[in-house]
Amino acid sequence: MPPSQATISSEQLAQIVGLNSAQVRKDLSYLGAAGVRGVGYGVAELRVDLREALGLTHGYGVAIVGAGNLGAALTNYGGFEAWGFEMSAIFDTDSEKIGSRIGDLVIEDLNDLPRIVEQRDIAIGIVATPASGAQDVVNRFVASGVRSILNFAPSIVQVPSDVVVRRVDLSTELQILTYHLHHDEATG
Amino acid sequence: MPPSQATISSEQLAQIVGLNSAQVRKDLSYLGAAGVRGVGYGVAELRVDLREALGLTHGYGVAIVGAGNLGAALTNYGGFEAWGFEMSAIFDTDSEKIGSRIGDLVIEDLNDLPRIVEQRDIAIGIVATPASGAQDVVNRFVASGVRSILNFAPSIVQVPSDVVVRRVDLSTELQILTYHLHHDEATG
DNA sequence: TAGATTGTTAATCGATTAACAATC
DNA sequence: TAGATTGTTAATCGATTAACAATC
Repeated sequence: MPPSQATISSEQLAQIVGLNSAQVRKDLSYLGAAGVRGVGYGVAELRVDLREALGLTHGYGVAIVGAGNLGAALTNYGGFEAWGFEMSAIFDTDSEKIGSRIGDLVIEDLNDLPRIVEQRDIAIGIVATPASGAQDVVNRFVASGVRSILNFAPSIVQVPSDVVVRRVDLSTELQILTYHLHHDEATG
Repeated sequence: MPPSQATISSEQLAQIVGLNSAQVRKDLSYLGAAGVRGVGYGVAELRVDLREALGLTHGYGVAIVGAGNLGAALTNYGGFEAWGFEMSAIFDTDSEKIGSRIGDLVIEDLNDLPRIVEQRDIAIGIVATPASGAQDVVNRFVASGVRSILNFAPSIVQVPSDVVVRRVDLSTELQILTYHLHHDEATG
């Protein structure tokens, strides 16, 4: 007896992700995933539809500026490829570093950013410099045509309205944790 | 003429943070900040009240496990002190690393975690190891009494219900950026 | 056909905003 | 006192959930 196609219901999905089943159906419906009434969602199709919706099939090129500890950590992080990203370049301004390797990448001169962004079709820029250099790096990314930027530097940067910047703020993450410390102290 | 005490209105605050003035007043009222009708909020008081509410006066001790690039980046990050945190220890299991320095800290043996957590009153643990080691590190933190954990490893960890874990997921950050890439492509 | 589960509409809930009496 | 702005209530808005006809 051949295995029947594996399916999963909105109720089961809701259990797994901790949501209401109506919410699951609404969201899946919104992104065009096709369920079957009385049966559920085909796991294989769902997987394809979700990967498509999340853009995991795209293979966006990513460039990092700043070849310090953080830049090295991001380059060696691995795991990005599974989500459809390709670490394509890392830049620095320090002539001592330029030319040496981090993982598979050779550290390149920040002045070569525009050319390399174009040649390697880089869509996402990561700022891994100290705060003092962040705005300059962002300006260079923007001038090179990069419109999606992830900023690890602890500073707010200005960009045109068609450019998206996300900031990973480590101090904020710690502060959110301390909310719970407060709260637990008060009640415990 | 002595300067009058500096004040700021909820409308001005709303402009700065990009919210509605009613929202600002409600939030400030909730956390007990005292405004003056017809005048506004005293800047000095507000600063004190906010620092208090955010717990910036606490000086929580922070320990990092994992003395790789990421651990080093976090240790050297600076900036944490301004928000009331103190980087108190960094641990690793690699005997080659133990005893050497990163910034002001000496890398210590992970086996000494329980003693050092107690002695230095560490409230927050940071996991900066590969995914494979994350659960073990979290278990050690929990066993040592740490109840607030920030996890940089790309893995989900299990903890008792009285322990709070926040995960900084770099792949997710990149994926959120790609949403805009999709969207812009579709409309532009 | 009977049972199950989707897709979607209507009802509910909560969060944001407008409005205004209190009052400096 | 007149003008300004808070603190809070009521109105609005949007998001979540319940309910159910459609249908496999």
